[in-house]
Amino acid sequence: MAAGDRTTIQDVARAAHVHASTVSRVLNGRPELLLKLETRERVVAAAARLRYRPSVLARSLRLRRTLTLGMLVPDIANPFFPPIIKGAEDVAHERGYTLVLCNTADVPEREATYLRVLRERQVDGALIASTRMADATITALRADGFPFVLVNRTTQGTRDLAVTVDNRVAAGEAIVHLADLGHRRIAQVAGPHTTATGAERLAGARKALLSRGLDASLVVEAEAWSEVAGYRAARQLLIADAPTAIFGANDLIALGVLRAAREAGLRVPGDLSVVGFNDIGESALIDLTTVHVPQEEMGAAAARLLIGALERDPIAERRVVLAARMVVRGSTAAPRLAALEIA
Amino acid sequence: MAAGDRTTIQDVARAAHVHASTVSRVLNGRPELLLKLETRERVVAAAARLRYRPSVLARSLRLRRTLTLGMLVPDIANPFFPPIIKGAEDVAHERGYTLVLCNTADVPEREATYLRVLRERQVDGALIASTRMADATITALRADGFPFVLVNRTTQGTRDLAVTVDNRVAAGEAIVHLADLGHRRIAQVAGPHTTATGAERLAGARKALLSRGLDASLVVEAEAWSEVAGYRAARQLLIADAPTAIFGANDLIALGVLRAAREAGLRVPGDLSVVGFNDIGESALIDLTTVHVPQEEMGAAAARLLIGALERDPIAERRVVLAARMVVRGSTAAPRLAALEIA
DNA sequence: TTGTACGCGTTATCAA
DNA sequence: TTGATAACGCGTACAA
Repeated sequence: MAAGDRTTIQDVARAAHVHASTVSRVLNGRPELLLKLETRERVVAAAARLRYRPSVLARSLRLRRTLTLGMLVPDIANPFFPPIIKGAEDVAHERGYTLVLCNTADVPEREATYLRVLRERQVDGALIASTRMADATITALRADGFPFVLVNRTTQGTRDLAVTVDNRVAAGEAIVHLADLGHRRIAQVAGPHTTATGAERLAGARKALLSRGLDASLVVEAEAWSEVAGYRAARQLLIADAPTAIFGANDLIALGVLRAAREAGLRVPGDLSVVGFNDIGESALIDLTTVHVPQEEMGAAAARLLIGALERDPIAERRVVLAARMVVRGSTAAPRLAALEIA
Repeated sequence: MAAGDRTTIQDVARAAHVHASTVSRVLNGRPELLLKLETRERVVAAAARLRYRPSVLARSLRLRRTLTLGMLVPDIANPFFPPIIKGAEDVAHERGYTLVLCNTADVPEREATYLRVLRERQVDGALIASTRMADATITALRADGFPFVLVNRTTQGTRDLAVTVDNRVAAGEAIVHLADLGHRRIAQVAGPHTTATGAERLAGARKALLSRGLDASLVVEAEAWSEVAGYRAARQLLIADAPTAIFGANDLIALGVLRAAREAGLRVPGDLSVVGFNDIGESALIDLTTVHVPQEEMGAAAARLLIGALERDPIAERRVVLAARMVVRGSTAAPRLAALEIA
């Protein structure tokens, strides 16, 4: 059945002694489509007997829609994304859609290639979870009228569909948590400033620091949202005059911070408190305090938003902002007195 | 461009003052297809100007192949799979294929649905990483001549294409490692016996235990390949007469063992040594000794095998067995004397 | 060297 | 209530 010997609608038509169009009507038409019961039964029986499977290809060609969604992520192996994909996949499957997975590796060229592939394949729309994708690329999509939903990122001054959390508020809460513990020297390992998410978390944290009368200038920017980048950045922070607490702009970065701290002989949370962002699976394992982001829900909401836009005419909402709440674990605690005195 | 206003090959033909078939030849034909250079240029220019994107749909319908692969995994959120998917996706992308992701949630019904969907979509083949999928289902695929490659699992007595590691040997090495440390009471939390992988690891471990003259009957089977299942099983093991070492059939199970040990007040590796299998990302973080399985390579190899089978006539190899090697970390160490004495 | 004609498998529309 | 026809967009054998 994989090769040329497909059973087509013609075969069924022949077997049921009707015309192909009748078969199509029986199989897809509204139930109240005025068909003689006997004909209907004959067709259904023939289809079952021949194990007829309609060709989605031919149907899509005719219907001008593929019931297929593209899902662009920068890196499937990054633990932040699988739950998002899962949520999206669940909803898509439930609504009869299929997901084409695109791992962009955060390489602009590859993003472009994939966008082209997706459109050649005439996917009905795309879920874009690439933080890095240039606004220009997205602008082009928008201009072409290609339906898409942004996941965990936004674009400046547009009405693009998007599902996010309130990064500013959540980052602020992370800072407040540390400040409440008594920390005075709180540093940040920020995400790449080229990403909307990075900028937002930085801004939120900064605002919270200032409102507490704390120094908001202890910032090193990680060059990527990765453990390695977090590690490198943290090393710059953990030299002389080290902070007593560090807010990592995401959990991977925080993991890098923890590694740097370990290498520097610092005890967490004894000498240093660390907070992350996202609450990926690893965080619970290593007892990292972080901001919980409902990843699966995020993916599901994005898929719902996209499918809704594809199937309904009036779009219900343009932006979904999910709640993010702090999860306090062992990586944060009151700083030691000695550390405080330094400050 | 998302909606009806697609540029078709006809548009290009008109613009270049040639027939559509000529456009097709220029764009896809072998270079040595005898075409006047000037015509060729005119067509290429027109195509570029109109931003022509061939319809993969129409092409697939005509060519009877979609350059699409199905990828079935039981759970994307299980950290074992993302690297596999990534490896597969990389190779697929490189060779012009697209990956359709299917999360079966280990539900037989959903597997069946997906298999149907994949065939209606006429994917050229599938990568099957569902451990649980019944051999019967697979037999049906084989009977239909549908191309597929098994990933990290095999089927009994068939010549199905598969990429695996040698579970027996690797599980044996894990046991030997523990025995060499001096452990005498080594228990197993085995994977579900309904899975080939589970059976193989159990057999390999058992053999190694016996060859060392050790008791091979300390086995509890986890009802799934999950942390929770590992935790539940371990609780049965950690009562009276507890073992000094436990081999978990995969890392998630081992994670569950660790949690159970923590709850039981046991120190790892002081009171209990633990070994896992797979070396998922989490393992390094929590210092788990385990058997490294090259997941990304596994996915890549599977994709290569499948694409090879699809594109070449003679199949190069039917089974690829990747090397798995032990990674010794902090979760194993010589047992305390007291523990040995009990045994 | 290029054009003609046809078919891939569906479904919508019109006619009967 | 059902059949015939056309069209979705493309590739290719054959003709010119």
